[in-house]
Amino acid sequence: MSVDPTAPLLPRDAVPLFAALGDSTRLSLLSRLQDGQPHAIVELTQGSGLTRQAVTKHLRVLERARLVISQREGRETRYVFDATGLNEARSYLEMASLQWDRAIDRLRLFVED
Amino acid sequence: MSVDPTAPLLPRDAVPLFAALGDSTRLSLLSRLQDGQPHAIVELTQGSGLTRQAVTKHLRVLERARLVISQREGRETRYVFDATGLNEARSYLEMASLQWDRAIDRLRLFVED
DNA sequence: TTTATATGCAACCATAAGGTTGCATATTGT
DNA sequence: ACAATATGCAACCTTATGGTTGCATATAAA
Repeated sequence: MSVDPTAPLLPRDAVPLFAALGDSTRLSLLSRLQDGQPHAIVELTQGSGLTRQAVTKHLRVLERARLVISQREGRETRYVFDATGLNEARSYLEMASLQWDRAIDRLRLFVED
Repeated sequence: MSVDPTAPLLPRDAVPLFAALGDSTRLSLLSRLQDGQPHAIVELTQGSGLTRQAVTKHLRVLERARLVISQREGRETRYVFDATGLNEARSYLEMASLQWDRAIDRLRLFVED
């Protein structure tokens, strides 16, 4: 009953992933987490122009999309970048791109008759 | 005043792109357009379980994200897949992935002292 | 043991998003 | 000319979504 890590991402799972990426606040949170270091919520709130609770909500959206991981450390919750979601999104788009290339090839063959 | 086609996608432009991909209806519309053929709105409405107007709105979102192109042909509007948006999204994620790899390398070096 | 920090939870708000219905209009088919 | 198609536009509805404030609670610092 485990999940095949090499299985292609279903459109159904891609939706929340792309939706998570489709927000400027979350995109900038992700870029701040790209250093690979754990960041506490208060820290991520700094300079965001938002309240801590708003940032918390965004981080949870990112976590459900497997773009970040949260870990409680004492009184603070640290968030770390997680490449899982990023790789899933990448492979989904690569698949789409391949399909597109094949479609183009078929069209070309069809025209060349 | 023209746009450099090789310029990296700004996060600002990536947001509407990912947001466009973050909806199941639009994702399935895109897959139907992957055959490279122009499809009229009525046709795309078939089997969507939605009204023509709803589908029209989705198609316009996709068009603003440069994922499809519309062309009026007589009394019907045909939509065709456009790889521009797809490639922009791909390159954005590839960039992010590269940055992540570099961050990991730095962390590894730091740890190995 | 106070006091200050860092969060979680819940209620609430305004606006954006996804959908629908109704009506007008330009093309195509009879 | 007349009927049938394929759309566009606009108004309206409902529900997410992005944000906020207020309050309770656990942990760290004085």
